[in-house]
Amino acid sequence: MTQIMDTAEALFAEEGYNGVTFNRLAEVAGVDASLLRYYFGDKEQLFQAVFRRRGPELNQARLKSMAAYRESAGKNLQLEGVLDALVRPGFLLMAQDEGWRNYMAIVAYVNSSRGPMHALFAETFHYVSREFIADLRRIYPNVTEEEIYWSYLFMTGALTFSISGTKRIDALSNGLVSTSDTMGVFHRFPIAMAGAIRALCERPEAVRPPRTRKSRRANTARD
Amino acid sequence: MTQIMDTAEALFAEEGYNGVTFNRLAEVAGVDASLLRYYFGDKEQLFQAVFRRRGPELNQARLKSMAAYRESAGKNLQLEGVLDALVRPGFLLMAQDEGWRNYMAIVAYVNSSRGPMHALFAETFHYVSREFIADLRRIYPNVTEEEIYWSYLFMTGALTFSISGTKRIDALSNGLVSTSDTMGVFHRFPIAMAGAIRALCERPEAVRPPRTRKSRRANTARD
DNA sequence: GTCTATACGGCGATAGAC
DNA sequence: GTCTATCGCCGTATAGAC
Repeated sequence: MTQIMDTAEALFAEEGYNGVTFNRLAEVAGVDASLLRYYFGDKEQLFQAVFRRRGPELNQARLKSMAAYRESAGKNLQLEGVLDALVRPGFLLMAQDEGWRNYMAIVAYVNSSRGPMHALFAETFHYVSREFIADLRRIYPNVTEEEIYWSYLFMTGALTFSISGTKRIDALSNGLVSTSDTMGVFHRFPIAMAGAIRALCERPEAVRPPRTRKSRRANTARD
Repeated sequence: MTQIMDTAEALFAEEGYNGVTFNRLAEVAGVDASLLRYYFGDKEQLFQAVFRRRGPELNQARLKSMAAYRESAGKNLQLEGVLDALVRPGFLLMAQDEGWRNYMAIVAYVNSSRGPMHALFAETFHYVSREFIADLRRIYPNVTEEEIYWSYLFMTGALTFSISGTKRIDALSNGLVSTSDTMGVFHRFPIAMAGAIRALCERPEAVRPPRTRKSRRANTARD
């Protein structure tokens, strides 16, 4: 059962949802296709089962990690800290377990797809995204909502690509740098993305007009 | 002919390579499947034709834009400038043309995929990537190769996700921010990614030991 | 629970009429 | 160049024997 899902996970990670057939899935897993059906239903249900299997564990770890950082930082939240807290659990799991690497590739696949898989992704990940966005707001209470979401866009794009398991950078750099160097990615990700978010949110244009009554926010470029 | 490729482009952008069948492609394009074969060969050849159609135009525009920026900046290259020069042509094309938006989604799809499509992507885009990386080296001559490639990884990830045409941010932000606001993405992308690259490359650990013959390499991280 | 047999449709691909 | 006819295969899915 676990073995079947591991196999499905690996295949979906490698070839995407449409790249694998139900029968081949059964064949590679070494079970009869009918048996696979008996357990999981049709192909879509199997995919959903794979997608959902590790989601709660990852989310709980992330929420716990983020809460712990908030606790330790008190009023003094740092970008690097909230970013590290967000991605640490995932990268640590990826670093030690191939199943997790495959799972992350599937998450990246779904996140990069259009269409009906949106719902599946949202169901699992939107809550954590909102928690992270709430942290950004705490760090930048005077920055517009828009700029917070733009920041999130670039952050999540870089993250998605980093966990997708493509070997693009390996090829470009002739193996000097590889996304399979999970800890190398993990170490740099919060640094880079903190820089990106800072650059976006600390522009004068990113600041919203104060909602307080006595508007002292004069001379900014755009109010 | 052009019309056929536009249709194929739109379908591949929406559903990915494996999400579309050759017959449906013909049906939606309003031509007989045999005719489609007569023109393009099999499905893979059609996909390649679509992928290659706009590549040279985009690349030439990028190389020109990058050369123009180098020219204007002289010895004083800025991160924002090289980033802007790199992505400007693509975003401008996307902003005015749906075909280009579809094409970019396909590029993002291929870039996010594992497997044999690597070659197709590399053939078209590696050259420009190397040009961009060369610019990064000019800006940071003392930064390690590794750090340059890590910078490129996060940059290209954010870019890939930004052009992929998913509506994830639209959903998260309840429509406040949308990746279909091409100019909004374009405007912020160089700012954000310059911040990211700066954060990575201006750490002391990112600096490499000097390569001069009188190697004083000793104990300093910074030279 | 597990495997066999089988239905049916759609897929990619070819031959050939016009 | 364009369309019809048709092939064999593989896809998902079901019924039912053991």
